[in-house]
Amino acid sequence: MSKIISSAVIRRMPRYYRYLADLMERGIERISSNELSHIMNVTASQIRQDLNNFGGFGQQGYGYNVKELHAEIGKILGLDNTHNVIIIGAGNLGKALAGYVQFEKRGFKITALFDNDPKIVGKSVRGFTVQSIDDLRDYAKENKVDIAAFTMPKEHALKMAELVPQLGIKAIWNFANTELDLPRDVIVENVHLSDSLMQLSYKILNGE
Amino acid sequence: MSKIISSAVIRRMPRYYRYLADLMERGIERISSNELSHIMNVTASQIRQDLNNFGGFGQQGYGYNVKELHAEIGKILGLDNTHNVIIIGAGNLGKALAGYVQFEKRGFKITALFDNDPKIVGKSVRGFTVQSIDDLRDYAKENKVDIAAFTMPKEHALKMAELVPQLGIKAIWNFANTELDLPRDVIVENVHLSDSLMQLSYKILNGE
DNA sequence: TAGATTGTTAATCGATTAACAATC
DNA sequence: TAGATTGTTAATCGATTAACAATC
Repeated sequence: MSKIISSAVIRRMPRYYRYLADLMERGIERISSNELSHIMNVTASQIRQDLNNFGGFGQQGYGYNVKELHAEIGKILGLDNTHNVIIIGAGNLGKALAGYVQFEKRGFKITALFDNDPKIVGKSVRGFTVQSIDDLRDYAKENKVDIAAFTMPKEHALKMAELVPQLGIKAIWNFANTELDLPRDVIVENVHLSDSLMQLSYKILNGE
Repeated sequence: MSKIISSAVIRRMPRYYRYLADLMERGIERISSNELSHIMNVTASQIRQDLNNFGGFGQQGYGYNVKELHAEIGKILGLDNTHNVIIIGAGNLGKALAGYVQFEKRGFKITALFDNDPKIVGKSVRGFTVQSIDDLRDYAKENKVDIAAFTMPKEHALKMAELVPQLGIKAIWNFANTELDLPRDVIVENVHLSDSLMQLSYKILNGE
């Protein structure tokens, strides 16, 4: 029913959310698309077009209420829902994710960490006892898991991409340096750090 | 002189690079844009257009030599240069970056870690002794630094965004959850993990 | 040579920007 | 009310896809 929103628009929404949170912190109550466009270095037209994909959040002659718009974008992004997140791979990256207080604030709740290394299993990370990957199947039966973060090496990621969907987990946040072959109803968001680094390298070579 | 390549194209280059590396590993010597398009789930036309921004790397009737094309893309991305990388913020994320062997393979050499926490300074991470942020100025005078990875919290990142350019460091790989206000000749590549997580949340809510 | 596949031009599609009537 | 600023339509710009002549 609802019209499909282009991914270009979706990619910009978290950025709006971030700037609006910043304005809130600074005690700013209202902002026009024109003012915001200067701060964010985009066109006012794009801001209005983007927002009007989801509804008319502004008011003629006034602009947008910062707090209200922030809340609306939060809703659009689904941040009013709670997401239970498990982390598969309790190395430094897994530990780093487990430690982000910010995530919890936005409804992403880390509920368990898993690893396949016997030297790591049983250790405590941020109050969590790292569980064996062999116990994942049972864990998933007894607990609601919304998102699995893949913070393990490529080879294990490929294996886990087979197992995890079978356990009813429908979303993967993938940090492994490979693309995953997944059933169509499983949602994946990739964070390819080495891609990012290569893009930086290109920019250095060619000057932005 | 050289025509400006759109960022959409640049974003795709590391992905090509990744797939070509994979094909090489599997011992595949040649590939047509059509075959590659099936593997990568893009159009053959786009592949040819993208590559021809940089030159004609293929051969009519034959396709592309995998190894050759891989090397060419590496050159385009500047991976044949060595980049000295320092990490500012030796928390879990900083440690995780310091530990990626892959980066070194592509010419990104971690050369030092810095932190402002006296409890962390002096500790050893992957063979590096974590240095005090107070020593960064001297370090930068005596050593070539191509990239500074920002793996510290937002507030420190804002402060460092002032200092780092003064030290002659021209590129920042930013993981802090904020945008940095930098001189125009300083190049920045942002990795906003929380943006990525919000996009995943949106996809979960709206089904891809 | 005949077949395959590129490099490149032309056509289409989608995203961004501009403009302005509606309205607070 | 007059001024400001949105929501939305129309115009432009750029990116993607299609088509095909060139050529290995």
